[in-house]
Amino acid sequence: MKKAPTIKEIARMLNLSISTVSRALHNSEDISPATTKRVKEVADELGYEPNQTALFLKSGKTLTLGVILPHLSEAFFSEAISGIEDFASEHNYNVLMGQSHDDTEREKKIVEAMKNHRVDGILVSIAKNTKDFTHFDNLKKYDIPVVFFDRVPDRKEANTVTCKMEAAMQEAVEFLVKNGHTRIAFINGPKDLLATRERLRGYENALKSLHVAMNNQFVVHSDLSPDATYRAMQHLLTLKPGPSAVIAFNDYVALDAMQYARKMNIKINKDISFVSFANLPVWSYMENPPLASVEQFPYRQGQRATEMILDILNAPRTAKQHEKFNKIILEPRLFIHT
Amino acid sequence: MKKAPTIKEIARMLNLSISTVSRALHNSEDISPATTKRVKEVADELGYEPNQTALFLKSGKTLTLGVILPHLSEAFFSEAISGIEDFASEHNYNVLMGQSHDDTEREKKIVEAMKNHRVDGILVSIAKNTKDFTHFDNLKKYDIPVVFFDRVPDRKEANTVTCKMEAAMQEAVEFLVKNGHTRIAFINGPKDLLATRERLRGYENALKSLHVAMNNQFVVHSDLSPDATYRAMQHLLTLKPGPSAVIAFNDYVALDAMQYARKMNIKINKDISFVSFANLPVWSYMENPPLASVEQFPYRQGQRATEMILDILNAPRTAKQHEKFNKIILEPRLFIHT
DNA sequence: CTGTTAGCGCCTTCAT
DNA sequence: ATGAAGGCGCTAACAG
Repeated sequence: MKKAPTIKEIARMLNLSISTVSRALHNSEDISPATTKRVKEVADELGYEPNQTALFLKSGKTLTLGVILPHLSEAFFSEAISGIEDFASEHNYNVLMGQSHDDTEREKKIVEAMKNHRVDGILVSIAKNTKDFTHFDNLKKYDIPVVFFDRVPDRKEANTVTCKMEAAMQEAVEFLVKNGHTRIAFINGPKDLLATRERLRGYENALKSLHVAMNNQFVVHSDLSPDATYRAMQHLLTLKPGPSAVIAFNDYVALDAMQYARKMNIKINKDISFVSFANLPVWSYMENPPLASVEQFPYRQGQRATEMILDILNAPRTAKQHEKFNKIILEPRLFIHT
Repeated sequence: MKKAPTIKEIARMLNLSISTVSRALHNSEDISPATTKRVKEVADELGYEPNQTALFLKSGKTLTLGVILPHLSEAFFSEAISGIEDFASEHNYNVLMGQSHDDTEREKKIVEAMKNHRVDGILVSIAKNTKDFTHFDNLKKYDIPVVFFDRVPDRKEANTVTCKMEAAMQEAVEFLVKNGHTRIAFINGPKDLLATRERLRGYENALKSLHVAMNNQFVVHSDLSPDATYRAMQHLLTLKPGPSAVIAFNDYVALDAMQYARKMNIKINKDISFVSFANLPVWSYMENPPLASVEQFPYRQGQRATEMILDILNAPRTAKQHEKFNKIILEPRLFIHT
């Protein structure tokens, strides 16, 4: 009762050889229907299931994907996981989870653990301070492909799934300008992130193309912590004239910024309008959500990233050796909250 | 380059036997420091890492826990995962994720997949319609323990981690009564869930002990979908006199109920006060959160459940055979939003 | 100190 | 139509 049944036991019980049992279970042509039937009956009775770990060892494949994210409990990422898990399980892959807590050292440890576990591939959104990618590069030795999504390294040698953030930022700025805003502040994210640079570029380009003067004072940074966002907001509020609109790096920054503004008795979307990135599902429940959010489709990003890595895994070896890097760039969408 | 290095290669390169290499890597006493050093150097050079799948096969343990949840993207569950992952990784366990989408059939498939994967143990919050537990009971044959948390089966033969919901409900009702409410409605959850029955019992007991008359019309149900919650709320609003307070089964039900109320021009916490269960992190950002929420500490529940399963795994076999069932009941806390 | 061997569960030639 | 044997990577007796 206490030990999982094996083909060996089945073989012994029926006085057959292990290989006969194995073949019978695989419906091999050259086993008599009679024995096949007997074998299957006993297998059912014992509740036999093949031991994957044995198959893993033999095949060198684990049918498992590793997923490394900064925080599993953040809505954006948990949506992404959901997409990953759905797509993976449809294709009979399992999903191993790890959270880096935005700490590069933990990220390295997780990569190590997943390497030892011999996952077939790894999906990752990098920690916000990760600048060195050797822990990912080392996976090549183990023939474990990596696909980055959302938070991706800023370099060509990487498989990535991202949203076209520059364009989205342009849309966001245009939206605000069309609504009469010219003093548009921007609380950007940690300077290391590619996403931060992209958004800034989009912000600058949009203002330029719309002939709106850019004020460097209006661009501030947050490391995404509430405190940093409060400080950023505080700074913006000292300016005169202050901004009439604020674009936030993401929804959490927007939440913190709006909260701070409320404390300062500023009327959300009256005194200062807000636009954010990511589009949390809770916005629909809030009385005063941002005017608009750039929807980044985390579920789809997760799906596409999974699709990409399965493609890589199923591609013929030659393709892998060529080290071509795949890039998928999704079109985000400005979602106007009504 | 394309294949992970093995001790075999290292052995060949140094003209040593496989076992010598193995022992050297494990700092065995009886290997000369010299050889140990040589072996480790080569291992480092090759970037050798032991193949866990081989160890799994040998030891029969995978150092992997399976986690099955209704929805990975729901805040409550993603918090729980976070707690699980943190605790598990501290103890060198990996976490395999699966989401049932609240569908018993998918739940069964995931159990099957995890069984084949030979996870060492499984943590589950069951799908809302799951009434039959044979797919979990079958795991006994494979000696895979199961710990249920939050959404647990209503029977003695199960390891569970839960919150003492009856008591929490009493606190919630008392809170409302102290604030002058006597017409307290309750939007309860799906009737199959143990949590639903527990909350109802707490509700009834509280009213009784506080000598507040109970009105059966005030108790309605939602299957947790927005539509069902709207209908429940709609029904409550037809009553005269209507409720002055509403207790919602969980935060999502509260969100939907409050949204519906707002649409009907009801002032939240003025015309009707709300109290909910779970305490989503977003409440702190909302202008009109419920007056209070019963905090269920999902992160801690996840942690405790993980702790419990690791205890079971590390317990001597005899203890397992006795089939004692562990129960942890956490004390929830009524969190008053200020 | 180091090598040889068997075996974890399964699949897969190669024999019979 | 079935059996025997080898091997996936590693550990752990058992020999020297």
